[in-house]
Amino acid sequence: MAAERASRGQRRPTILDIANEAGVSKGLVSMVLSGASGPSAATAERVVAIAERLGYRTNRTAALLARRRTRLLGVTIIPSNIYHGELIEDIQEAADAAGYELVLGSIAGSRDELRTIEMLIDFRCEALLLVGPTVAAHKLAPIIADVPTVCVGRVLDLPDVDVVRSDDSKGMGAVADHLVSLGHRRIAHVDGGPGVIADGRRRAYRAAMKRHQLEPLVLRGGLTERLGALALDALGESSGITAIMAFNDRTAIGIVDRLERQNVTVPGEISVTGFDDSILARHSRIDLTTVNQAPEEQARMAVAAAIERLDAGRTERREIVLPANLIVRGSTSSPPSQAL
Amino acid sequence: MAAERASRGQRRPTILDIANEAGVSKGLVSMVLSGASGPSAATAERVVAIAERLGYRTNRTAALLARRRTRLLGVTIIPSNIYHGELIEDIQEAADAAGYELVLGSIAGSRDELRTIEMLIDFRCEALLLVGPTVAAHKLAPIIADVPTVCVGRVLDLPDVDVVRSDDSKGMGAVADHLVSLGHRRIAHVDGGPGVIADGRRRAYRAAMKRHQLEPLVLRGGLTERLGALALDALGESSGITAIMAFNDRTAIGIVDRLERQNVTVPGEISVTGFDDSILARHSRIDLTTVNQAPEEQARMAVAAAIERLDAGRTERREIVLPANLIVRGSTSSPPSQAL
DNA sequence: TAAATTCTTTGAACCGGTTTAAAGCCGTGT
DNA sequence: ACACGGCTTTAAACCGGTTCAAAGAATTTA
Repeated sequence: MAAERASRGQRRPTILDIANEAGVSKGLVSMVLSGASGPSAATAERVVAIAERLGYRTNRTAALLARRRTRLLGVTIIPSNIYHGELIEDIQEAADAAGYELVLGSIAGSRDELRTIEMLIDFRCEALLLVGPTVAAHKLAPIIADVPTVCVGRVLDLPDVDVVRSDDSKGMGAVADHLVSLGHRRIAHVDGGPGVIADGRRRAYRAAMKRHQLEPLVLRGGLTERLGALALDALGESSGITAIMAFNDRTAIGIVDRLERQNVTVPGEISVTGFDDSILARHSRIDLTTVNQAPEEQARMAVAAAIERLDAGRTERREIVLPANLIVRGSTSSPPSQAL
Repeated sequence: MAAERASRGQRRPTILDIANEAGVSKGLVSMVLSGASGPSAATAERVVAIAERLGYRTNRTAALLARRRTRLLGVTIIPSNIYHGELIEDIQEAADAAGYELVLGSIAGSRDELRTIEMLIDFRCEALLLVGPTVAAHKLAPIIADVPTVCVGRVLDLPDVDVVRSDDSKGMGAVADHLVSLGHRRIAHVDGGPGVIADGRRRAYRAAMKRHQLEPLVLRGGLTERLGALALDALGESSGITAIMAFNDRTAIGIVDRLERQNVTVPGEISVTGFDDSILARHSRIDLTTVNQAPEEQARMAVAAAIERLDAGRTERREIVLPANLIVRGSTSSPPSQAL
C-alpha cells in the first residue's frame, strides 16, 4: 500500500529499478510480474516484494507497444444517450469476464463518428464495437478494413462486419398483436424519420397490419419527443384512431404529452406504445407499453462475436438477431367502447 | 483515402516504411509528420505524399511511450448515469479545444472507482477528472499522489485536489426563497441519505428555514425515486406541510409519484422541488421546479483547472464554486388558501 | 576562394516494457 | 571424471515512434 516513492513529481519506478534492487535482469522481472512459468519461486517472491515496496505499476503504454496483442476493445458511445450508457455497462461486464479492456470513444464535441473510430484504431484496439452507428456503410468500410468490427443494434451490410441486433420486426409484430387483442382496429404508426432502423420498423408495422387485415396509417415522426408530438398535427380530429405505435420511447413520450395537453386521455381514449424499454419507459409517471431489446444479451453477444474473431480466428460474417420482448404497461388498454 | 495496403491482416505501415520509400531517415519523417520546423518544404511534401499513399497512421502507443507528455486527461464516469453523460460531452468539448484527448474510465462491471482510477493512471493520463466521486478521501489520496486531480460536483478535502462544484447552499436557499415568496410556511426537506452532498444540502435547508424563521422538518430519503417515496410514510396525514424540497430530481420524482397515487395533487395541494435540472426534470410530463448546476460551466472549469496545473504549473489548491440557478417549472405554486 | 553562417538531415539514444535464443548451473547416470 | 538433460537466468533484439547533438550541404560573408 504505502509506497516508498512518496512525494509528487517523483519518477515512477520502472521494471529496471526493480531489477537493480533485486540484482537480476529486467527480463526476469518482466516474467515474474506477468506470471510466466520459468522464474523460481524464491526469485519470484523476492521480486514481487520489491515491486510492492516500490509501488510499481506496469507502464501500460510500454507493455502495449511491446506485446503483440493489446487485449483492447474499442467501443463508440454517445455519452448523453442513456441507452448507450446502459449498454456500455453490460459490455464492460462481458469484456471484463473475457479478460479484455474497454476503450470508450465518445462521439461528442468536435469529434464525429468516423474520427472517433479512427481514434480507437489509433489506440490499437483489436476489435471495435459500434453502438447504433449512424455513419454510411461505404464511408465506414475503408476505415475498418483492418479491424474486426461488430455493429450493435442496427442492420449494417458490410461483408466483414458482424451484426448483433434485436428482432425489430417481431417486436413490432408483438405490439400490433397486443393492440389487436385488446380490440383495437384503427392503429397508426408514428415513424422514426429517415434511417435504417426506422425503415425496418415501418416495414414491420405495415406487415403486421396486413396480417391482421387492417388499414395501415404511417405518420412522419422522428427521434425526439418533439418530432413525435408534431406528427400528431397531421392527424385529423376524427380519424377514428384508437392506438398509436411509436417508433421508440422518446417518440411515444412526445405523443403522450401532446395528447394529454389536448385533453385526450392515454390509454382511456388512445393507447400509445414505444420501443426500447428505456429507463424513461419504466418510470412510473410515464409507464409505457414498449419493447425490450435485451441490452445485456446484445452486449454479451457483441463481445462474444468480437472475441471469436480475435481468439478463435473466425472469419465468416455473423448476424445475430435476438428476440424483442413486448413489455405491457399502463399506456395501453381496450379502446373506448363507442369506438366500435 | 484509398490506401495502398488493401487487404486485411496486412501489417500497418510504420514510419520506417515511409522513410525507406522516401530515402530519408525515420527521424526526419517523424519531424515532418509532427509538423516540426526544420525539414525543408520539398522533403516535407514528398514525405506527406508517401504517408498518405501508404495510408499511414501514427501508432499512438509508440508515440505516447516516446513523448514526455501524453496530453491525455482521464475521466471517471458511470455510464448509466445520464447526468455524467451530459457532463462528459461538455468535458470532451473543452478538452478538444485545449488539445487534450479524453480517456474515459467507466465505473461498471467488476471495476469499482479505485480500480478505474488506477486504470486511468496506468494509461498515463496526465491529469484526472473525477465526476462525483464516492470514494473516501483517505483511500483516494495515496493513489492520486502523483497525478493532478480535479473533483467535479462535490466537496473533497484533500490538500492537492482541486474542486469544481456548484453552490448547493445558495441553490437550496433560492428554492426556499421561491417557496416562501409563493406563500408557503410549512416546508419539509426529504434528504439524500448519508453522504457528503446530502449533508451539505440538509445544512443549507436548515439555514434557509432559520433565515425565514420557519420550523425545519427533515425526512430521511435517499438517492432514488423509491427512497423518496418511502420518506413520505414518515409524514403524518395532517402535518400541514404544503411544500417539499427534495434532495435531487430523482428523489422529487418519487415523491410526486407517491403523492399523486394518494390523490394529493402537485402542485395544487403540495408543491415539490428537485435539484440537478436533469433531463427528467425538464421533461414535460414531469416538469419539475429544480436547481440547475450549470454542467457546461463545471466541465469547462474542471478542464481549465487540470490544464492550469499541467501547462501553467499551478500548484496551490483551488476550489471553484459556481452559482446554482433556480429553475421554476410546474411543480410549484401557491399553497391552497385554506392552509393558512 | 576560404571562412562563417544557416539550413537540412542523420544517427543513435531513449521511452519501458516483452520475448526468446543461448548460456549457466545443478544433479544424475555411467 | 564426463556427458546429458532439466531448471534458471541473462543478454540482446524488438515494438514504433521522439528527440537532439552532431555531421553535412548550401548559402552568405569576408
